Amino acid sequence: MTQEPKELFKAQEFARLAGVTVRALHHYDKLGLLKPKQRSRSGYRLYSPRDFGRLEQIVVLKYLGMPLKQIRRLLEPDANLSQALQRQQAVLLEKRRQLDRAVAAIQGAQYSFAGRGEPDWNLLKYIVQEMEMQNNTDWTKKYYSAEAQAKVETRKPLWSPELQERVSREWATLFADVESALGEDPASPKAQELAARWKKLLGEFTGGDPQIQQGLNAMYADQSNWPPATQKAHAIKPEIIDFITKAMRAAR
Amino acid sequence: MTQEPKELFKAQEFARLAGVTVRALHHYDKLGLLKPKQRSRSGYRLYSPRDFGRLEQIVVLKYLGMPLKQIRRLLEPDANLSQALQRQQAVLLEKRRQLDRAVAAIQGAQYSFAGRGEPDWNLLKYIVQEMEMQNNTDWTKKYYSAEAQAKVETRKPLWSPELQERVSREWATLFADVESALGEDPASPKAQELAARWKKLLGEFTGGDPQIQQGLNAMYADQSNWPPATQKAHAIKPEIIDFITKAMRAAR
DNA sequence: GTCCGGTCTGACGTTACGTCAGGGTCAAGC
DNA sequence: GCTTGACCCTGACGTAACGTCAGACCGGAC
Repeated sequence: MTQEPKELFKAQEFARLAGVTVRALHHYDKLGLLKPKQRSRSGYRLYSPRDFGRLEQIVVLKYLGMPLKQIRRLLEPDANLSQALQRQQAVLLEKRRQLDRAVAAIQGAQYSFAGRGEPDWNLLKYIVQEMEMQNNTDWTKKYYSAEAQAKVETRKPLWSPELQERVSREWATLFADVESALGEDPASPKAQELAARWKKLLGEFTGGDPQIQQGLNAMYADQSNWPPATQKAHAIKPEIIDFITKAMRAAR
Repeated sequence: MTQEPKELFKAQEFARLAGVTVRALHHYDKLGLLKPKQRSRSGYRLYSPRDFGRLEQIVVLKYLGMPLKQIRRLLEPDANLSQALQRQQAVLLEKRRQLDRAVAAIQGAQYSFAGRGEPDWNLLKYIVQEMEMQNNTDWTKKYYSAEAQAKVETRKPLWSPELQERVSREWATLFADVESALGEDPASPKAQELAARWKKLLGEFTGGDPQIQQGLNAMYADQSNWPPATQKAHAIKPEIIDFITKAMRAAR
């Protein structure tokens, strides 16, 4: 008899030890990611402590959000873990940026009003479009130097609760101010000042200076195209966004 | 003739207008999420401006990370948008917390050494396990008051580049210090001080005070169970973690 | 012998489409 | 009238990481 390892575990026990499910073990087995050391005569999976070490690695890498395919490659003897971790981190950071944008959009729409009543569909749509544009305008990142990139990364403020409340209040007052200035000339200094405040505030949660999409005001102005659910959730008048858009265009 | 809307769009044009793919339109159609106003005799989908409004909503809600099923419910006339947004935000924030933990784990393992050489598997595993435990120990959140929760939320520091560098340096010196103290009694004041530093540093990126898992040192100590890939990526000696674990246990 | 808990192997369900495959449609040019 | 190229249609399979049955076998206890 060759010297057998001290212990072998059946599926359930083994799974509990590592904090995964039996089904996951089946899955990893089928993928060739983790095959049990042996099978019993009746076909039961029997895992060794060495298998446990491998499973632990899988669990850790999975925690870092890596896909199983990549994990399999990383568990090969000649894999470059350091590089993989670095890349994975970049992936995670990008995902987080996207999450931040979504969170900020909701924040903006939800708490922009002092009353904290209904979120505003128009504003939500507007913010999301701004962010998508900013996203697409990220050729800056691709074409500018690494240093510029680093600066961009650093500048990101990441909504603190304090910032959030402050911005929330500022939105509320800004809306009120714009509403009372609706009759003004969009090119007037007063309108320009409002537009500047708007732009600045938008920058607070888009994380960069926003580019204003030109053709949207028509969409916002014509409510007839809105499906019913949208029409209910309206606290901000389209005129407000319309006015601001015009004012910004006037500033060229 | 009844008054027809001014325009009808075929799939591609319509898709381009809204920034989605034709295939997505097919998908939404099949799901009943967005059915074109009409079909041509030959079966072509013909979308109206009103459909465009609906599609815009879909795109916005999708940007916020909502699943299509929920979006469909939200587009019904009696939906509660505000509530849905609030819930969605909670979902996003939770996801972001998870991302943060993963990022921090990589940071910790990757940059813990001054040399920035290889990441350390042991430390990585350790950190991840800490975080999982902290995750499971989140009954605090469930059972404590909302105010306590808010404080927890607020406290989160969110790795700034500066913090990251500082922590990175502190890890490096801490490892060196522990290594030179390996012969000491884990209960000695010196060891205790090291353990305290360790605990504090761990807290920096786990975002809370860590709970030390008792049964791990055996695992860390016995390298024979580690699969080959792991053994390469080792800069930190298991003795270091072993020592710290003992010191912390000695502190009871 | 039987019962209960554990294990096995398929196989379908999930999410939001991407990607063919096979086959009509439409307007333009010859 | 015919071809051509751009577009449209409807399946149907693939993706990631398992969850969730379903049907059948195994192993120890009573």
